[in-house]
Amino acid sequence: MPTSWADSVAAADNAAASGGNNRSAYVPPHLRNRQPSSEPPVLAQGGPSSGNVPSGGNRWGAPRNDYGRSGYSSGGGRGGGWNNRNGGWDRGSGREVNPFGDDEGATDVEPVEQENAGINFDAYEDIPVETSGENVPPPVNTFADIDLGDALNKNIRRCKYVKPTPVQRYAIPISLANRDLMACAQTGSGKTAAFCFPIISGIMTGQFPPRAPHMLRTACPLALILSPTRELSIQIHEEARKFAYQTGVKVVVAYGGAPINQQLRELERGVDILVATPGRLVDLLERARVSLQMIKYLALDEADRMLDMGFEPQIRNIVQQMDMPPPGVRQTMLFSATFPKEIQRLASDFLANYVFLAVGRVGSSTDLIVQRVEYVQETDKRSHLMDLLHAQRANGTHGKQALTLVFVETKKGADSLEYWLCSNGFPATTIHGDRSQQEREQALRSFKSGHTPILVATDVAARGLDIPHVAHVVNFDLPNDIDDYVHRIGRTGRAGKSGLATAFFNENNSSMARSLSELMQEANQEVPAWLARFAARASFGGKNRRGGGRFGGRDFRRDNSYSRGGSDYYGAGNMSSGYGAPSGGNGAPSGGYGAPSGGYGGSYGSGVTSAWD
DNA sequence: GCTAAAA
Repeated sequence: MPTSWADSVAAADNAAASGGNNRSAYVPPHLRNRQPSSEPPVLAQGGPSSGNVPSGGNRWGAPRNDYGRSGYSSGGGRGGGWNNRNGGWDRGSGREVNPFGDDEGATDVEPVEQENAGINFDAYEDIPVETSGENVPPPVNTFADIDLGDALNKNIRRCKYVKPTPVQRYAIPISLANRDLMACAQTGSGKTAAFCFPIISGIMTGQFPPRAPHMLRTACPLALILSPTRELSIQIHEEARKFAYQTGVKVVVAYGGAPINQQLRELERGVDILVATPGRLVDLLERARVSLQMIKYLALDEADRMLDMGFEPQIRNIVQQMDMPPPGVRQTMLFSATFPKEIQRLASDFLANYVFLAVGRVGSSTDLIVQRVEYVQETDKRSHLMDLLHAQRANGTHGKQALTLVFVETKKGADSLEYWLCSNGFPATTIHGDRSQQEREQALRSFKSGHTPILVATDVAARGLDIPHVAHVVNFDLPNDIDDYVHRIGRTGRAGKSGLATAFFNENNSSMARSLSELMQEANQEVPAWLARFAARASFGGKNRRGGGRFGGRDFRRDNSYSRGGSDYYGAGNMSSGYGAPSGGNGAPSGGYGAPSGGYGGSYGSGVTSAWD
């Protein structure tokens, strides 16, 4: 049984080797030759957790192995003797709309997009993976290696998922072991399923009190999934409904800009998993129509966005000021393609003894996306865009219309570009925060269907949205943050398919030159000579490319232990508190990142980011 | 300063 990080990697190696994919347990150079031998086995806290990923055989409804749970035994909320929450799980399933729209008495026969399911797994070979934390559960190679239960497995087959994507191979066992998780995985790699499967499975097999009677107007979900935009919440809800079909697990979505009454009615009918945007959730909490006291699972999608300046106070309010159980009692999972260190530091407030997971291609932005940068003066952008669109039209593809997503900086700019495109004969629509929710959803539908194959968008569409057939992402205005660039171009090249991203660059973007050219280099993209000159000239623009550069992110806890006595980037006092110190204080990487609760006292703060900027 | 998120 693995007792350290290094052992877990070894276990992963074996598992991978036996599965025929001997590159997936790639150990990056900076992690090789770490000797775990000086580490005492760290079993006191974690308990005999990681080795016991169930090997199938458990029937649905049979109690799952108690792997990894002992570490949380103090938590309560796990009281035995409750009725199974889903005791009457076939109640109402006759009325449940078939989200697949296929067989089995579907009342909703709208054909479903199957292209998503055709995941190109060849694109996922040879992917570097980094994990850290105590007793990291080993990855699995197939869905059959995990005991998710018959109902969930059936839905996985309905989704045409043949085998788990890399992030799913690693994240699902970690999550099934009831461990907190900070996961970094490239755009379009299947993160939603990675947190939904364990949540649904956990709710099905867990011993939870029955859903409150309909009379009670306060809904008490067991799981909360937060996301930064309404459309992303809608999308997560749609996916989660497929995964939860006929499992008895009820998924409800709540977001702003739409009438609240229908959402209230849905909540009254019972909810196990609530998918929400922060503003509407706060509203529901204030009205006492939702209580978080039963929350067992908390997932933040696009977690770095959720914890940046604009969102952080609201999230802190929801997670820390309401009635949600604390870290260690609930299970918390944070997912994103990007995870800046300063955000990791904030995020660790919400986590207990968590596993850090980074899964991604070298360079973190997938090299399935061909990235181009063109020097275009502000005044020439429109005609240049028109040239691109003309060329694309000339190359006309058969079958599905190729879609082009154009990102701009401002809402007004989006409107005016849309108007200009339309008046020049290009069928375009736009999505941004000044449009009504109806208009936003209509625009997205029209774009997805190919009816309006050009979508002009602000950053509202930058993250998470899974839009099949986006062939081209144009950064008409570059963002001011390289991470936003990564998310934007990630709207193409999804599910292992290729895509093209073109950026318009001029003097106004000089602060991005360095990070952009570094990112492109890491993704094996051709960097134009003029951009390299810009990058060399740029003084301190942009943000430092993350840590080792090989991953979309690195566990900031590692940096703490390795940063030359800990005084170069952070205050020395900060280093040894909370997460910083490995158990021996000798910089050994394995184990010992433990016991986060307390110990922080807000000791990080002002001075921390300055080293980067 | 921009974007997002409750009316």
